[in-house]
Amino acid sequence: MITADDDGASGGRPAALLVWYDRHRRVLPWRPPAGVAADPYAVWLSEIMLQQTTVRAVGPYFEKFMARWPSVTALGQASLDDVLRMWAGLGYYSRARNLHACAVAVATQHGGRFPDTEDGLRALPGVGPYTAAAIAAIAFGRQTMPVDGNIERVVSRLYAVEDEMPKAKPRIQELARTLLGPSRAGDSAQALMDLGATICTPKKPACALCPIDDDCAARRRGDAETFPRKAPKKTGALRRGAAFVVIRGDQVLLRSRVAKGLLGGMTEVPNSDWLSDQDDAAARAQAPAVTGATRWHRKAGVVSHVFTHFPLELVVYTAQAPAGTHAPKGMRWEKIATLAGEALPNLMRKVIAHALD
DNA sequence: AACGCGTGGTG
DNA sequence: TCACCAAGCGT
Repeated sequence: MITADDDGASGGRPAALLVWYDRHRRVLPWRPPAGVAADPYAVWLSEIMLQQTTVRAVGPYFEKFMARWPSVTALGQASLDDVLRMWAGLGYYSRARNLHACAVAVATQHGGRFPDTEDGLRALPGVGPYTAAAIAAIAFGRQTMPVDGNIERVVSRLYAVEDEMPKAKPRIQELARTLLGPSRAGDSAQALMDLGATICTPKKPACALCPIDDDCAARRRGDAETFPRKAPKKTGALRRGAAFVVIRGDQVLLRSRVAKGLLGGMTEVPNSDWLSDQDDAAARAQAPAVTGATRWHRKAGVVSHVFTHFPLELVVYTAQAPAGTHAPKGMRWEKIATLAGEALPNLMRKVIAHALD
């Protein structure tokens, strides 16, 4: 058996990273104790959830999913709606749709076992170059180095890569691979990720605590924080719209969004288009026709929300509908008391909370 | 090859 | 405050 100490005796940055990792590795819900084999299902589930999402946000979702669906086969037997309900609030909902599709594929086409090669994993829905390499290395010990945002940052600093992202990606991938030791590929990758998350942070990196600071070109230059080089990104224009909350006794009127695109497949209250140049009258004119509902009342204030590519402000209207009022075509009544379990994105939770306030 | 795609934390 | 960003992927 090769241990970190053995690697350390041979010297080099890969070994130094593993020595550091064995002492400082984070304890995470999806990470087994040191030396214990990882469960491919747990690795895959966590990697999908962690895409562009913080460890803190993922924690409770990972625990919920593992408790309800302990295996990929169990998850593959769940309905997409149930998966979306459990995913609600975590964002990037195409991940949930692909997660379900992937579980079905693994259960039905691979006998409930994940492919153990990078290429095999890469073919699964929602599994791209990073995730395929991460699962291959962490769950199956394959000699490959996944490159995520953390590792991009660590490597771009270590070598002071001047090229701007994403042009620098191939070079960084190449350099990252040199940090793989002769064994423990998964730990090598996780060491770099932990280093990026705790020491080599985007702002104010703690270089004094870094196990490889002597090797770091950016550290020597004193401008580690300026890596990786990136072009400034443009912020989207504010969009405006209206949301309509119809109350019938202890229920509220809901509908489902189309399966693809923004908040695809998720549940919402009826609402208008969201346009950058739309006045209140135009938005209000898109209220649903609910037979028997009394007049709309505009709630004071607005609900503000920020998506990746644009900020949004919604005006909220409420109306009361008499008992027995029929839901318009494609809509349904749901009890307010059980909304917590619905596939409502946080934007819609804000809207409903504002309406009931 | 850019762009669309959520949400919450941070300096 | 607000721009940035977090274990990216699909198109």
